Amino acid sequence: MTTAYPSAPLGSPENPGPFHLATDLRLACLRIARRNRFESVVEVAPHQMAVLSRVACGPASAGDLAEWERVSAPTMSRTIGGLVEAGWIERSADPTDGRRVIVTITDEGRERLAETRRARDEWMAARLETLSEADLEALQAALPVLERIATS
Amino acid sequence: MTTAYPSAPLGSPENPGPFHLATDLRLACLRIARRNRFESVVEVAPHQMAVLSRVACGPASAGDLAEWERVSAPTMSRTIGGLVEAGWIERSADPTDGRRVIVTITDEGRERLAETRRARDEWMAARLETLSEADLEALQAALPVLERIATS
DNA sequence: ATTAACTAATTACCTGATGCAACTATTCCA
DNA sequence: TGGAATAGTTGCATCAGGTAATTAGTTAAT
Repeated sequence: MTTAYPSAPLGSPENPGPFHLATDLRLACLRIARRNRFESVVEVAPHQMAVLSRVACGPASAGDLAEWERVSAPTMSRTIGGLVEAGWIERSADPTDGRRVIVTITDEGRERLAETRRARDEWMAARLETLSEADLEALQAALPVLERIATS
Repeated sequence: MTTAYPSAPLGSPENPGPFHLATDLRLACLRIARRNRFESVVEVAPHQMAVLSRVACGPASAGDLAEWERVSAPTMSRTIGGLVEAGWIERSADPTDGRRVIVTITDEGRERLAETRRARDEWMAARLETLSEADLEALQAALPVLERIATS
């Protein structure tokens, strides 16, 4: 490792136009998400984590999960298979529709999910600890806006 | 699609303890990054995009890129191969060390990168357009803090 | 009531990204 | 100068992803 990287171009001179805030915010979120994923030690694969999170909100059918996660039905079927094999979720038949498969989280799955979230929260909490009170207030104020962007 | 999902648990009752802000901020960034990736139409694969972005900051060796992207040397070698084949980067020998390969972005690569960034910026800009002046100011104020978290 | 059309999930098969191990070429150092 | 270390590539296996085909169950039309 000898070559030094300049940091990627954020806003200002290299990126004029109406996109300053959009670009910078997008990149900041991307990098935070990326580092959080890379730097928290986690044994659950991202696609498994996504499904586990959804199922933790309540039982769901395989098709619903596929739609939410934007993957094909076969892919979701296999992801579910892996999570079942790990003991983190359970398959059961839908009593009102024999074609459908209802997926439910297990206690073990809940535990693993909590562990994983804790690891990732700890990464973020460690970052927050280095910030001033004013910085934290700025984040706190922006948070509802970020959540609206995330879910709009 | 029949089963309705409750939104995933953010902060408050279900997640007590010292992690409120860390959890919520982490999830918001994760979801924004995720939606941005899914919902902007882009022909460049994520791992290619990452490398292209780095190389746009200046020439780099394969090993440097592997380290930055946290990927093995063979994987980076193949990613570089794909980008070279697409005409977006070029390989050249390091004049000071015959073992090393220096990767440089091409004009075509720069163009493709700009297009991709534009698509993603547009997604974010569309979100920002729905916000109030006060919301935008809150984001603007939080941005430097987010960038510090992203790069700390 | 029976059959045709549709839907949900899975299986089969292929592609592509990844890592480890092995290999080649080059450089460094003793 | 020759052995150790380093940079990159190739071989092989693994795993997530997609499309096509299959199976099982539901709905609708006659």
